[in-house]
Amino acid sequence: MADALNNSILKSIKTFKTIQSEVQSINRVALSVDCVIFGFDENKLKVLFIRSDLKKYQSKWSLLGDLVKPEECLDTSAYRILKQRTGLDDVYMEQVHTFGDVHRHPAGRVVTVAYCSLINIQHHKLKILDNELHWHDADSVSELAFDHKEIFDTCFLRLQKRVQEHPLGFSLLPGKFSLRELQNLYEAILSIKLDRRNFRKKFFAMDFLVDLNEIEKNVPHRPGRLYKFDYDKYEKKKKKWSGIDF
Amino acid sequence: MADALNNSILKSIKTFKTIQSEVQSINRVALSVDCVIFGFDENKLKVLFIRSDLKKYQSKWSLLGDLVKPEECLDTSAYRILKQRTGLDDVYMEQVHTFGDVHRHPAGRVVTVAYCSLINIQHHKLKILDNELHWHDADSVSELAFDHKEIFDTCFLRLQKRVQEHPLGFSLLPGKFSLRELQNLYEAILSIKLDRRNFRKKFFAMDFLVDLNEIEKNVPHRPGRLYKFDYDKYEKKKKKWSGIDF
DNA sequence: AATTATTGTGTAAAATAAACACATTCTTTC
DNA sequence: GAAAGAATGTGTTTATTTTACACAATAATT
Repeated sequence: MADALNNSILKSIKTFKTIQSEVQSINRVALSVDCVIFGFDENKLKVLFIRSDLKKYQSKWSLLGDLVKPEECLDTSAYRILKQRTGLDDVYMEQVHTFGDVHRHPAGRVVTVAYCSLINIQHHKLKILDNELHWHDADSVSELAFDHKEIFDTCFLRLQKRVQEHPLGFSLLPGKFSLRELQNLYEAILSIKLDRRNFRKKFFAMDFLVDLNEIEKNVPHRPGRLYKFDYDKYEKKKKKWSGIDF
Repeated sequence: MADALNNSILKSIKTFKTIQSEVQSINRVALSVDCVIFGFDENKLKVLFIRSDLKKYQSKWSLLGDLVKPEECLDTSAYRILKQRTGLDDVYMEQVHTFGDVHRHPAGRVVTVAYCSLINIQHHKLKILDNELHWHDADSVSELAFDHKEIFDTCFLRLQKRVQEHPLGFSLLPGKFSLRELQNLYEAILSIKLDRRNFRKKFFAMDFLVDLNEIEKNVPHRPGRLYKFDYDKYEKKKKKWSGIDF
């Protein structure tokens, strides 16, 4: 037993030559990136899917993804996909998890790195030109192609956790927003009701909202004040908090 | 501008044939798994490295890793590496992050999936037979081969965060442990001093420690009581907490 | 001018976390 | 075997954070 173990250890120690030949010839896999792109519209959390381009899965929606190019970093690849599909680039994006089950994809062994990104649906640069693309309600995503439902679930959970630790939510809102909109956003992401007064208190205490001295327009009731998120202030504060950032 | 964008979108929609040929021929990369294996010994957090097998990096230590085999899932691959190197399998293991910078590895394009695992250094099955392997102090890791320092840092930060949210620490301890040992562990991982009374209170309140009605042996002072971690109780509790689990 | 809907604000209670001291028990030393 | 040393084991008080909760002010609509 100990010998067998010892043996396998010795076997697993490889020379540079062995490694190089393995890297160059065998043991290669296709690598892709899949993006779970969230948006927020009409007080609902939305997620962008595309009609699957594989016949067998044609009735199903799938995530936006592509194979990673030989001279492309993972993050670069994710930004490329986002840019191609939405026209946006300066957005929040985070690598979430890598999925590599042997038979997860019908076209062969494809390992995929999942990214979560948050975009502002009202952004003037946003262009969803492809009519195969569609915004779905994030709280009622049913079956997706391949293992994309699992990937989506993982990213959604990650978003729910992240948003409680860091002020990411602003990425989903326009530059100017009311506190009601901000609260609606959090309620939508977390599927909970929040106390309005405590919510306001909390965000004011964090002290990275800037009062724009403007008020909402075209609302059928008393308009609220508009704020913007102060990234600089937040960055400064972040340093003071725990160095542990994820 | 809009046309160019539109164009790139159209170009990026691929047929099944295109995808299949890409998956099968071009656009492939070598994929590896690297394990950051933590242990706890003499009140210090330890991490297991191996002397790099690449000449250029021979003076440096590196993580334990290997290429993912064609018929192997990522988790499977990580467990295989751990088993080969340590003889252990039933351990805590978590995928942390995937590193895919184009030039991160000298042997070519190698994308690596980093795993963090926690083992009990005193485990009777543990066998570090390879004298190229060495336990290093986790708080003083200097230069490593390739981008392994970055990978280690990422995993270490993840561990520090996780250990504050979930009772992982027990994986690093023997089955029976005293509260002092448990506290030493947390202090080592987080590099902080904790109040002994509040620490005890907290863990007792969580209510998944089982008093074994035994006491420490061979300690040069009054021996403490021994406890074990009750996994079943923890699993039950976990469900009651937020469904958001990472 | 009255009604309606939502904004904006403060305080009290409850829960959680932090600070803190002394008696007890076993080991070692004299 | 008596005294000294060193760490265990325990409760209370204070500070901080979170939760619960009500009413006046403002703009839009009728």
